[in-house]
Amino acid sequence: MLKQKLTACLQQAVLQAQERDALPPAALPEVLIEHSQTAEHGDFASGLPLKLARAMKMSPMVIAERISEHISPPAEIGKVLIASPGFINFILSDDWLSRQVQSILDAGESYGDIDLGKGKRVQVEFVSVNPTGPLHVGHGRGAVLGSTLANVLAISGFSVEKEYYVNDMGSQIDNFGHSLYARYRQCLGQEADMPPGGYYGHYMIDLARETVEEEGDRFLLLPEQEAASQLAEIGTARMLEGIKQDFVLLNVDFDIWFSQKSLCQDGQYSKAMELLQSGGYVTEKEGATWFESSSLGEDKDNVLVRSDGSPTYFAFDIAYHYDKFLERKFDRVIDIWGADHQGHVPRMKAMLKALGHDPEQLKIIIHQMITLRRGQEIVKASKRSGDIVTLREVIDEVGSDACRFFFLSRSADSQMDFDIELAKRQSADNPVYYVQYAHARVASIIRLAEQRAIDYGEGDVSLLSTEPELTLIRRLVLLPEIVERVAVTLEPHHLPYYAQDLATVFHSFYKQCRVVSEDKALTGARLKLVKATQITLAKVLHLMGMRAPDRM
RNA sequence: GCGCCUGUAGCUCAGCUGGAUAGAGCGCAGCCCUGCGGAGGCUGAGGUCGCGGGUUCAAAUCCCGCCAGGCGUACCA
Repeated sequence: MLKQKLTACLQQAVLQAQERDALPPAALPEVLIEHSQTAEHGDFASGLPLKLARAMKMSPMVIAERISEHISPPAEIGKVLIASPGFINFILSDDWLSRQVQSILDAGESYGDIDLGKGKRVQVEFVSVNPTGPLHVGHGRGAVLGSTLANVLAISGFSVEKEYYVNDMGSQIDNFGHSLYARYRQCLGQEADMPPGGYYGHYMIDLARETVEEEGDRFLLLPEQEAASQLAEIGTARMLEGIKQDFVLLNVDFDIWFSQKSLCQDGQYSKAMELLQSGGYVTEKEGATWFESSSLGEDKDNVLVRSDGSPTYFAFDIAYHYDKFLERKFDRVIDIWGADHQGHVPRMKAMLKALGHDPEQLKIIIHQMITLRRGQEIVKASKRSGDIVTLREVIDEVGSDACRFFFLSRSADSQMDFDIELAKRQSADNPVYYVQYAHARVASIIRLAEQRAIDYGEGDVSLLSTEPELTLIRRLVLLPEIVERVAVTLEPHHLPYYAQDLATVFHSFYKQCRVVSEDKALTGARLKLVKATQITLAKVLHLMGMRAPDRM
């Protein structure tokens, strides 16, 4: 990429200046190139002379001057300037910029694709909520993060698989089954107590009623344990169905729905446990079986098998990750969790070491919680309490695109306030419409050109030379860099910011530059620019899992 | 108590490996419709970057301490 070229170019210039005694000998610090903050500082900047000043015992401005005298910039650069107190600024050449428009058109939908992953296999596992209730907004955040990340990694040269881990067994499923059984009996007019810590959400009552409608009262004839077990199966299937519908609405899809039960049936559980055993990481104490994670740097050990003989969730998680790394052999695994699971990270890393894998291959992204509000009133979003705001409700109210854009707009690290009232009220002014509107405008210009049968295939991009045109191109050429940044940092929140910035620059261009005009040559050139804008805008929107509408 | 995350404009948030006058959206005060979509453009007001030290030519950014908020700290998942 260009930044690397400039780094090399600066290093070369310093060495050459030193050979010719224009600069004293001194070790070269890391050469950093960054985007200039304002247009007057050019496109790229380096503060290298400031870093060299001390070692060279010269003023940064003089150093900057000497370096610039010995510099031979790459073809993309039109001008090299020095600025006080000691910066070297690079300005892209107009000619190179305008030619990029043609490159974007030639690349078409593949514009922005980069070759970072070299075909490495990466798995993104996200949401993976127990199928014991509907998804709430927090889960939506994970879903949007995960699917967007997967989109970006896929165009960055990785082979990506998206997975949802279904907890279809264990104590919470039992609890769910007994809760449903109680509601089921109540629905049939019987007295029944909810189990302690049961699922009190109103949806359970609905679920019980539906079950009665579809299955009748046949579960009353079974022993409670058996009835609860069967109801759990029916109920979780139903919940999972609802979750899948939410994902359809939110434009999220998974390649694999991985069943926890299958870890027992297919042997991964026993294989993983044997592996830990043979590694000497397993001990018995207090009647339970423990994973000695403290020997791997964690501050405490963790239970694998309870004293009643049942394996913990953690034991299954080990088996699951055993499967990911040792059976399916992913090069890299990304798990996306809500902040309430953040305490599990150390033991996951410890477990990976015990399985003989580099913990670095597992990246766990923790996203902070969403505080729900209706105006001033805080709404507690807990699946086990009665009062929940479901993801479905929010999608219905503000729409999938706005929902996705909003969730993506904050870095995963920061907790966010979601005011449902505000989201509804502002929906017409939501930034998502601003970006989509830019795309619709672009589309309408192209429609007009088609109606007038204007063929701009031979448009001469070198005619693009005014400030609004070049500013727009400068934004367009940023896309690959944004993609790379998201793929490397795994922080998709840069996408909506870029999209908004691009839309702003386009709207401004649109205001200042008439595209379809009497001037045929200029019309051809500008139509190419508009088309390139459409390609870029559509690409970012699609990466975010949003629509790129031609009309609104 | 300990661990993770956060504290930047009235509100919601960006700020890339430390860099040149700290940015955006919303809100607020104005201005702009003889042409391609006004769901738009332009201008302005608004900031002790939680507080206090330190490192550096240079700190919102790195280090230490403190304050405030969220989450976690299960033989739940």
